[in-house]
Amino acid sequence: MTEISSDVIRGYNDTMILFLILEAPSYGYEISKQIKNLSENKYVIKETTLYSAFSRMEKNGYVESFSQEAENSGKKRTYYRITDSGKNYYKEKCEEWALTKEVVERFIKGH
Amino acid sequence: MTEISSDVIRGYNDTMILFLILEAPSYGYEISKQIKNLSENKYVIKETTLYSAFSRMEKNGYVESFSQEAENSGKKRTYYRITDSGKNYYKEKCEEWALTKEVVERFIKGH
DNA sequence: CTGTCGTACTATGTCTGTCGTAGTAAATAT
DNA sequence: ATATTTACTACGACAGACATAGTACGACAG
Repeated sequence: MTEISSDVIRGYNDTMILFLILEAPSYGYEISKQIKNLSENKYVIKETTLYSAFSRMEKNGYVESFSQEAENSGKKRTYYRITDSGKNYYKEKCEEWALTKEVVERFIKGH
Repeated sequence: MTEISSDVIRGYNDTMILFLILEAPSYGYEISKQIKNLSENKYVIKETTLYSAFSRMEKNGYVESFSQEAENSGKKRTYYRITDSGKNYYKEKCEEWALTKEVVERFIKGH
């Protein structure tokens, strides 16, 4: 069975993460589980990839982080909230995806 | 207008190149023009990216190179021919694309 | 009460593919 | 005669993904 290689999906890691915080802030561990679930185990993002994506996106102003204790336990988590700039970036990536799909499929057989 | 960034298409450079030599061998300059044309100027592969893809794929056994003079002029070109292993790799990439598309689109809005 | 598992990260260094820049050289167009 | 197109090669830089390792806290089983 074919698996998704990271080189293929690499351009969409940021987009996938942003999608998952569009409605409400979230944090690393949760995001990684959601990516795994939403993709039906076809794609599992590596921890280091995920956290470095967060810090890169924060540097670029696409997300903002804040610390908050978990509801049940007193454990602290770093939550990330999408900014307006991040929403804009996400939107652009969605448009780019449509274009990319169109282009790539001209080079794919059995389509 | 949105342009395709190399980070997005990066996982498909090799696949696109292989597609263009499925039927007959070709060479760098020709391939680059074909990618530009087939994508309607939406994606232009960089020379260095293209030639390093060739040498990587040759090392991996996906293509074989041979030198040949151009029909009209006496100029020499390096042609690349796809191997059976390359055809197989291409086929796998096509299957992977279907999967990737499915997964990515779950994270894309307005779809 | 001890150890393992799940949660929630951080740090560091390596690797790969892309890219910027530059240079070569022959053929063709102006 | 000169500029542009064709057809590459060499080299170094960089960014994102990854492997590996380590920290720390809570829950839960034996």
